[in-house]
Amino acid sequence: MSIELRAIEAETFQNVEELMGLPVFDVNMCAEDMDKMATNAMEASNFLKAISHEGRLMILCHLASGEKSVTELEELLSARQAAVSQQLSRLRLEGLVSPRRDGKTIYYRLTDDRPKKIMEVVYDLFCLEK
Amino acid sequence: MSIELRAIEAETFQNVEELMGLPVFDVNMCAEDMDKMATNAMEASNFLKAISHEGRLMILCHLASGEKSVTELEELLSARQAAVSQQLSRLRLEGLVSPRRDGKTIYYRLTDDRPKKIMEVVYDLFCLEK
DNA sequence: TGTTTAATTCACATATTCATATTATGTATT
DNA sequence: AATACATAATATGAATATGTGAATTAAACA
Repeated sequence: MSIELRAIEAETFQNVEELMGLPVFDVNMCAEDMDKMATNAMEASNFLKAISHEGRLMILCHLASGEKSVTELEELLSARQAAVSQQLSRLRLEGLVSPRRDGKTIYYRLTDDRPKKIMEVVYDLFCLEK
Repeated sequence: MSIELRAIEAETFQNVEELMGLPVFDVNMCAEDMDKMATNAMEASNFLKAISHEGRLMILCHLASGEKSVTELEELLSARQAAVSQQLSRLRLEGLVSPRRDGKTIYYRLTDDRPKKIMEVVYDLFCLEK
């Protein structure tokens, strides 16, 4: 059976899923839009690599409820300052968090809601459905 | 300022976001539910590590439109057979894809819709919003 | 200025990931 | 059974990621 034939079957199956209210990829996606995915795959995988670290994931999670200082994160994660700082620097380079200096301490916050969007799903998958 | 005080401020800010219709973490999440996140952080980060690889991401993307054989994936990704097989084995161990043998060829499909749920967001973030 | 606290950066050791090559296994065909 | 083909499993080395402790920068304050 050709790839194309089964792709059509799959699309039909996706419509069924859609009728059932299950989450699906956009039906139109895996045709020409697949190119976009391929083009952006590296960028997307870099983003995912950035958040696929237990410590960094928890940092983002804690920052989701508001900005925190490095010391606070240090306590929240029970990790050494150097380690936390290095993970923050990785997230900073990736543009996911932004620092704000107030006197001696530096506060970090989420730069935008991209991490939140992913973490909502992650929380849904790993903290509720079980 | 204590962590607790700013947490309350942050929660208020989240409510504003919610009113504006922006996606937010569940307001109740970052209290006792934070524990769940910490407990499941390793599992979640393992999952994210599994999908945060350009090749594996594309495999999952292609499988989202229906099952494919290893040879088909080999062509779709323009990758060597050994490489595709190894990435499939990683995804298999992680439980994200399942094999089905039909004669000589083996077809792979997504085990459940967890990858889809994440990829919908990833697609949204990296293929539309720009 | 000297000291203290907060955070970053560096250098190193260890661990993990990845690509490639090689070998093994299962299935169909003859 | 013997062969060919598709896929899987294993081994190796290179590259990358991670945590640790020491050195460094920056701000506050006596």
